[in-house]
Amino acid sequence: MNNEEREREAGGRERELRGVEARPRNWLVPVILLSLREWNSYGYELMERASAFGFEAMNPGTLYRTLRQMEKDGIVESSWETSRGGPARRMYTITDTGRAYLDFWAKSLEQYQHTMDNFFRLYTGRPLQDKNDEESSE
Amino acid sequence: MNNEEREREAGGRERELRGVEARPRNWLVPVILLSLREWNSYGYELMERASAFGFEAMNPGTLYRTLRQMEKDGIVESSWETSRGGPARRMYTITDTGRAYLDFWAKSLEQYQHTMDNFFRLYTGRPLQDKNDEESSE
DNA sequence: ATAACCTATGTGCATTTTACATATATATAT
DNA sequence: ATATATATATGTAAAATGCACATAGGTTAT
Repeated sequence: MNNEEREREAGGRERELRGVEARPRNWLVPVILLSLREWNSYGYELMERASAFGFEAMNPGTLYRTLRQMEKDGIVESSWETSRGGPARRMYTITDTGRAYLDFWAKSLEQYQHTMDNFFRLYTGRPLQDKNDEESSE
Repeated sequence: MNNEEREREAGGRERELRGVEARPRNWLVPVILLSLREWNSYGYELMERASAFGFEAMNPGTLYRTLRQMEKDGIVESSWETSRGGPARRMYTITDTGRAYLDFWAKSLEQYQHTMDNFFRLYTGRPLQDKNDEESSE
């Protein structure tokens, strides 16, 4: 094996840079839970509310699929509402498990905010104590 | 209690609840860039540094593959270091594109922090935007 | 009436991201 | 020689995401 030759494998650079959007994983789930904790709602309405949390150009499929999965997970419940004009709506309610889940999420989010604070502290140039600097910049 | 019974009760959820960890997508990329901006480094060392940012039980494969992808994207460069004892290290350096990318990430992250602030404002019970409310008890 | 449109929910599929297991190679200690 | 620590990498599957498309009830204009 020749290690130095493998260095050439790194060609083909300058692709399009991938998504630089800072958005947490499963961010949609806590946003839906938070909305449902305020009042019961349905997909089409929740979609509009979610746009306030970074889902401005949300695809309906994503939301509806997420809602069905959340019901399977037991954090929301649903029932059809047909008592009014227009297409039937699947009305969602948050469960006790869902409230606990939301609380857990909030704690995790709080923790993560501290991690991001660390990131910014390093980014803006105020180092938290660490090992020796190779450039020895005084 | 009977866990199985409770799961049936919850509407037939077959799966565990999905990750409740608050962590943005591609979080590893800016963390690596930030580390490399301080000093050049290599995978094995970067893995240890990344643990301070929520990657405590990181799988090596994830990191190394991310690094190679980052090089393809042109935000880092690498070369083998064989001048010392032990296995060869692929030393990474941040590029100018990488610095710009990091700056862009930081801006996005800042924006995201505001979104999370909104989330917490709703979560803790205080209203989001002003819709002529004056019960803001501070 | 019917066509066009808005509301409302949903599936299919490909891509991207992530997780986990496994493989390879070099040096050092025993 | 074998075990261990260091160091990098691939193979595969699961999960998350994005985009396109499908279905259907009701309202409005023609």
